[in-house]
Amino acid sequence: MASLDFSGKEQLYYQLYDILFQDILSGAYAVGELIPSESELMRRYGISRATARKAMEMLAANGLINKRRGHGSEVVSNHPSSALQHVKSYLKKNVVDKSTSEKRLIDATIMPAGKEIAAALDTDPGTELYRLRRVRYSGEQPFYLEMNYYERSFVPHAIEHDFSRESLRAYFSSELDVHWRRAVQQIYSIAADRETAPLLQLAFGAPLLYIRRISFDAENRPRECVMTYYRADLYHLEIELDS
Amino acid sequence: MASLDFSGKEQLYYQLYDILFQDILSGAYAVGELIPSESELMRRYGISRATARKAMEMLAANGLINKRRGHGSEVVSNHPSSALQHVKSYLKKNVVDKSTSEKRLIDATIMPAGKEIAAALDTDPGTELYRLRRVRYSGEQPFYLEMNYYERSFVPHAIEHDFSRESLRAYFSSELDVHWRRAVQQIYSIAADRETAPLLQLAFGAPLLYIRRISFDAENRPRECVMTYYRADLYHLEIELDS
DNA sequence: AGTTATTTGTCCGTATGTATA
DNA sequence: ATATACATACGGACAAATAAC
Repeated sequence: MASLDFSGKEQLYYQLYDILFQDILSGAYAVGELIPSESELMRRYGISRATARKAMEMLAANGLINKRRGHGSEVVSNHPSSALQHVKSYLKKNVVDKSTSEKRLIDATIMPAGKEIAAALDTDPGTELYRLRRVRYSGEQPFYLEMNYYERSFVPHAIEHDFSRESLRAYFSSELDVHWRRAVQQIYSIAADRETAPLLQLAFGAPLLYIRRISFDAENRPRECVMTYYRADLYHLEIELDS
Repeated sequence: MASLDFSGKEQLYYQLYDILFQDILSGAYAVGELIPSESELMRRYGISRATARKAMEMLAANGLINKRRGHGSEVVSNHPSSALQHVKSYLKKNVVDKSTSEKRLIDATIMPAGKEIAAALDTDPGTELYRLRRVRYSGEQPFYLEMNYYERSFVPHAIEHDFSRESLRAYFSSELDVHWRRAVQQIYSIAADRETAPLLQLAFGAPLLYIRRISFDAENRPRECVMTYYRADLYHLEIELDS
């Protein structure tokens, strides 16, 4: 078995990454199998945990393995992805703003699904939903209103979290291990209604950029519906298209 | 200044990542500036170096900062691209419409470039432009207003064509041999102004979906600027994001 | 040109928590 | 319950690149 060169010419984690990389491409570790654990690699190559981890994190970042806590690291691909993605879509502020911003919780409730959300989440009207309403502020200036909808059964312990302080992203990736596969966004221009206008400190009828996003998990099931109302004087959407 | 929650509910590195992420998006750290060093973050938040590093590595992985040994970590972007990269975008009608539609020419003029269009087409204010204004109708019902701008020198014989009947696309590909390489679209929600509203048979202040598209030719020079004002009650934009 | 302080890069050891089998 | 495996977080040490003096 190959051993590492400790002379310092090449980083240890990179040497190990390269060994594992080649072993996966050559089929020494087949797709579906587990590669050696971190502690096994420590013993085998005489390195520290951090070094073994870094090599494995690089493999995961390149999409070759899937790390699972308590289980191991499974080979999921034997051809590294090299595709360059040029197409981007992002929200842009119309004005520069130097102050820091924060999300404030309006409410977090359990409620029955209406017709629209039921259709979006591919469930039945009346199904219990978890709804989060938050407003992003910069100081006392409201920026946008965001409403997140999930099936209650999908986010069992969500009600116990304080998502005004905690990140939803972290909750999904760490606690629920959800990975989004695709999403559909619908972008509308609307006028602020009597309920939304005061929340954003706008006059009734002021223009809003309304974006509805439905996100699908790895099994292609709709899991999240987010409706965001952006103050049109502060935000626009930008899309870059490459041919 | 915000401090971290050490209760263990949310990972420290993620809390720090989120703080820095928001500070970059809000412009508290502007593009070109350096974010605080690892040791500064350790002091400021009372965390270890590994934790500060992990947060910064996430920012770098998302393309927001550029780390340079011996120098610091420079903000290079304030608009993170969505984790989902492949984008397909469609303009969709909100209502089904069975009747036939047609584009009617409002006017075709030569005019000097204003500041905005000059910047979009990377030319100087006052440059002679060819402007086409058309409205798509279905019967007597107007759907959207479209304004096309080109440098006059780029479309020498355009003024002799009747683009209410002839296709612009055909003119560019057959007569001018232009091939579009990429385009940037900006999507805004606006209220109809006093000039646009009557053209679309709307009340002043009615919401419009305003899309500005700048198209670049094979040499990556901006050649076309199209501004389209869609009646918000009739159109929305749909975007699919794939991983 | 050389020294020094700063900043990030690499690597080690250790401890504890959490998910899985 | 127990053992295994990965996740998070702490501490320390030295190296290499950069910039300022």
